Amino acid sequence: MYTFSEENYLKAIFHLELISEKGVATNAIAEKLATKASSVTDMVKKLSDKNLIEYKKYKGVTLTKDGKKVAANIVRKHRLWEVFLVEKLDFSWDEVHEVAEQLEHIKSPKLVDQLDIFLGFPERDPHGDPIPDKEGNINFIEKILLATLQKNEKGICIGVKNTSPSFLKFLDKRGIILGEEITFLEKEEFDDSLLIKINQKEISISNKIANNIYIQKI
Amino acid sequence: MYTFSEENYLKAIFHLELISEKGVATNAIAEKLATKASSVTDMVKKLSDKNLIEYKKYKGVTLTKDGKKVAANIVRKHRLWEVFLVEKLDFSWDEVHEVAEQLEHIKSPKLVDQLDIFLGFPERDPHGDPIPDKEGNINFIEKILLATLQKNEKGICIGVKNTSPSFLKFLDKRGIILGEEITFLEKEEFDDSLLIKINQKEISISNKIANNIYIQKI
DNA sequence: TATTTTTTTTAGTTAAGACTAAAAACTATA
DNA sequence: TATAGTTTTTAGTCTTAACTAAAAAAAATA
Repeated sequence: MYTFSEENYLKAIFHLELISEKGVATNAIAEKLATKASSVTDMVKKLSDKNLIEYKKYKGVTLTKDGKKVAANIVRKHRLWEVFLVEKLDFSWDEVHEVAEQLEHIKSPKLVDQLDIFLGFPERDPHGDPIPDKEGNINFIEKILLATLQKNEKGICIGVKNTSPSFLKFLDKRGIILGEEITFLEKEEFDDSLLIKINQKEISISNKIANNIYIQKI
Repeated sequence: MYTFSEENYLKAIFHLELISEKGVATNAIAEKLATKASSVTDMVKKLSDKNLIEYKKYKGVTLTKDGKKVAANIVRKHRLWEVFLVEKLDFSWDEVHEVAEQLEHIKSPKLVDQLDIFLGFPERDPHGDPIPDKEGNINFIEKILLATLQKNEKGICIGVKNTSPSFLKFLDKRGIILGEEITFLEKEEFDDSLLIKINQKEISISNKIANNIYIQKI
């Protein structure tokens, strides 16, 4: 079994690997975990000794098969707990992350399996992110930013890029909900804001907002 | 907020205070937490500095009002999670303790409140132990050992003294379930074993078993 | 009461995981 | 390619929470 800290490092590397093709840089990990590069170097050696990551000095790190499995399992737990909090305990989607950060470290395979059953095998968390299966496989689906839609194209709102509580609260207020169909109607040239239709209503959103909402084209 | 370790000490002292009228001894805490007396002395100083316990050298410790509140809240979380595991995730009562030991340290007042609501404000955990309320008050009820019942007396099975998985599994196997009515029929003088009636069936249990089952007389 | 035994505390280590400051290695630019 | 700038690593500290061994205090017994 792994420590709280080891698990957080593995998870951070897991997320960073998805966006950086080559090895994950020490500094990138440090920034993600709000720690210092020197601390990262220490931990990275430790994880390498345990064959959870591939590490060559100055070359960044990549997860091994084992490391990937451990990390995916933590992400799986995190997202399942988020679903639980929203669906069963009436949390809103901007409140769940912090608590899930703690719950993801609970060690009990049976707990995860039973939670999965209890929740009805959800495929996505409340922010639209896919939940890895027991083997750590993730079912990625093609997603694009709302801002890149062309006039009169439609899509389903399937996730958010920025997951900060303030942004999520803002979306709630504007009625932008996961799973809803969005139609791109008009772009205002002056400020690049967008006119969209969602849930029968036409609303205007800024370009910045549109660059933080993921859409699956339909 | 308190560390994992601090919380475990407070919880241990809380439980020990219930059975020892005077201050809780260093050695008793050490035994409960499977650690050494010297480690306990260290931590006890720390908790005393934080005004969670009253500590005078060589005199044992007692929880302060604050310490009691923190400890009761951990016990509350532990027992609520046990109910959750049994009622919602199909755990058996001998499997829940280990997982609840982890879950009790999750920090989120909202989580506890919502869990309590979700579970329908349970008053007891799966072993029959009372769940403290938000303020840390515990609703103790008079309980006696099954072994102390007199011939033809009846009682409700409300808890167990020994909570080891093997004992709990044994009870399951013999059909001894919390909340069932038990009638004491006969005592076998030869080995002090008891003949009891539970759920329409007459079964014989050893004196040792009868000394580990709590009854509420009716 | 004096002595022995038990309990508790003190003093000094250890390991994990963080830190700072300085050195070393890579990368980019003149 | 030499140099400047950035990134990463090393070396040495710190804190938390454990440990062992020895000293001190309290309790038990002769």
